[in-house]
Amino acid sequence: MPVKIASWNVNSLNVRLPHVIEWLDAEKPDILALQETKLPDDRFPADHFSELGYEVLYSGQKTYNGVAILARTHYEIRNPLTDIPGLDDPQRRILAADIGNLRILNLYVVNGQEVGSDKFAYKMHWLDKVTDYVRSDVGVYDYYVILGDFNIAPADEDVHDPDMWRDKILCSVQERSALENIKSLGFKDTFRLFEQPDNSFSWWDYRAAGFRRNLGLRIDLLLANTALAKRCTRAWIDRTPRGWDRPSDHAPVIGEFDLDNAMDVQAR
DNA sequence: ATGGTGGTATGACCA
Repeated sequence: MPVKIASWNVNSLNVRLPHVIEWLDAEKPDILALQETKLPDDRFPADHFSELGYEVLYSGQKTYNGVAILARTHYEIRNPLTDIPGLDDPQRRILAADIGNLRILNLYVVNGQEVGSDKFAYKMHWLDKVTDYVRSDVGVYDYYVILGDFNIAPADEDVHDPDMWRDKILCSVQERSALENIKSLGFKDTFRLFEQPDNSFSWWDYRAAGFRRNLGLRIDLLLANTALAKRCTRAWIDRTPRGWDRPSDHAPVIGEFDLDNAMDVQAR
């Protein structure tokens, strides 16, 4: 069996817990990274996930942000990290951990609101510090995955209307360049390792019937370092939960990896 | 159409 790794911005785990439980039961990922849990740690529903056979790690706050990692309990989660050097940030957007000889870095990248705004400057600074951290960390591990809501559409093919979105937030040259800086450290966008349908997106605005009309962006990514990318056997976006009642505005993104031996060595 | 929806919290924010 391959190892299945997924990422999903749930836009409030409080509201979306039934969706996450149903999706875990259907897809049975080995590892699931969540973003926008919007829950302080003392309200994280860890018991619900342990009942389903998942160990959890979380870094949350009230109202905004919040990230978590779920991993099947036969894997041991080690070396958790919530803050990186040079970024003194109360916003809970970063969660890293080791599973076996795999490093997982779960990111809820800053949205940025509008190119040129204060929040955009924060986004670019935040990305710069995360890139520095990855540069310092990537050589330590055999396998390294960076996944999450990047709030950046890598290229025009990831945008439903590239001309309308040209140089807008999530699509600007500066943001795409920052993503390239991360990828230049040796990472592949696993989704693009395979032939994919045109107009494949992971986020659709709640407004203007974005999902029904497939007016979306692909901003949720699963980046794998070269060694891990070589073991990637499949990558896709599961649009199903986006069609459920009261959905998140994001769909889960998933990668499958031929990692059995690498993970088994370290599994407890 | 310069809006629209949704979550949090119950005011405006954030997306």
